[in-house]
Amino acid sequence: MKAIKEGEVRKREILVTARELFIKKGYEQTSINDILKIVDIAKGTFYYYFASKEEVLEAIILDIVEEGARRAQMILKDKSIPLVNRIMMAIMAQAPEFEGSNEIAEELHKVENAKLEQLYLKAMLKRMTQVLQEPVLEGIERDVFHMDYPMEGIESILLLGHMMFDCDVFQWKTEDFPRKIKAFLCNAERIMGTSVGELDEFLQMFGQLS
Amino acid sequence: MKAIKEGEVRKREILVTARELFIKKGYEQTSINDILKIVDIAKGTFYYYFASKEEVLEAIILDIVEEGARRAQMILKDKSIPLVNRIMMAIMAQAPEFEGSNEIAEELHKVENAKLEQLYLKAMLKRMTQVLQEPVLEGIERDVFHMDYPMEGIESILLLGHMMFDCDVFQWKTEDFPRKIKAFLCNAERIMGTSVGELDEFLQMFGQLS
DNA sequence: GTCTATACAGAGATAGAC
DNA sequence: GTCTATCTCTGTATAGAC
Repeated sequence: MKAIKEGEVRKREILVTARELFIKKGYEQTSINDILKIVDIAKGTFYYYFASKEEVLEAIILDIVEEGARRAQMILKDKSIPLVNRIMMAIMAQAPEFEGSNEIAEELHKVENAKLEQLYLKAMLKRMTQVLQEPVLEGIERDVFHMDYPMEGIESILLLGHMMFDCDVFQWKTEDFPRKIKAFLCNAERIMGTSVGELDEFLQMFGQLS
Repeated sequence: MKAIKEGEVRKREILVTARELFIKKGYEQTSINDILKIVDIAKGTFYYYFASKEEVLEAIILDIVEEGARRAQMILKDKSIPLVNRIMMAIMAQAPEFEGSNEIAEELHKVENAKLEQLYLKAMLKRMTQVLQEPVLEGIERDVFHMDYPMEGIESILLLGHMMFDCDVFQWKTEDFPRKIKAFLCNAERIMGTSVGELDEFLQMFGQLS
């Protein structure tokens, strides 16, 4: 006889197992039956908690985005770092790519997981625009940034960062990576309207790559 | 007995029918059986010509991108338009969104068609970077643009344009559209390093919207 | 409220006969 | 080149056990 667990516990179990499988095998390649075998429940149970495989995916993505937002907020709190650098660091720290668990990022990249990628991007932009609103407005007030469209600019930088590092649309080779970073920072600088070279010391973080 | 048609003809038939259905019903929502019924062939015949439903999608996307690239090249040829404007017009004309047949764009937007969207984006960036390389380098030489990373900048602008107008990641409301355009042009200007306001006359094209 | 078991429709994809 | 038969998988819908 099966153990009858409390709703939230079961739901967590399904979520954790699904996340592992999606990362290991890919979203499309993971069948609901794969999940059922590991969690050791019947199909009816799965559909009791989630309306579809995609709903599980959405829940997982919200978790990933929230984890990224927390990393970003941690960095933004540290007033010892200059504002511009703090914001760029927050944007980079937020990305699953630069996190230890870059299996997530790897999986996010694959063409098969376009749905995962797009859902992630949408949720991330929404959440991170919230997180960055305050520091960016502060920067404009302090005359560090010069932006006519602050929120649109932030969205654009987030988007570019994501596409550069978290996504393979540009199909870049690894040897182009240092140039990629520099170009991104240069464009981010221009969009934010900081004085040129403001991010130069930031570049040293990636010095070892070039 | 079924008519045995020449390979290329059959392939075209499948492609044309699939494109209509993908646009009308969506990629995921269109079953291979839907295509088979209209083209009036058996499943085996379909898989004789294409390895998967996705392969059909890829072929269709290459067609769409090529159509966009042709529109862009037409505009770039017209030397009577100032270079900066010509480039921005080419970028906009290339997008299915601004084309008459915006059923394609509408379909491209839907979350269900993330795969379609991503494949399109990848192919479009690759093709349009080629198309824009020459005019952008010309602009730098003529001191109209000031870019440290020309190709990366172009990719970034193409990407931003796509995301703003061809994609719904930003989840903007219609009343924000004029602002959206202005913000995009402002960021594009900054990335290209043109003198501020260079694109102002361009904005008048969208004057009726605001 | 939580769970199993199972049957079923319809999807994508494959094998092999003709 | 074309077909039919068949496989696996998602997702729906049950009926019923505890």
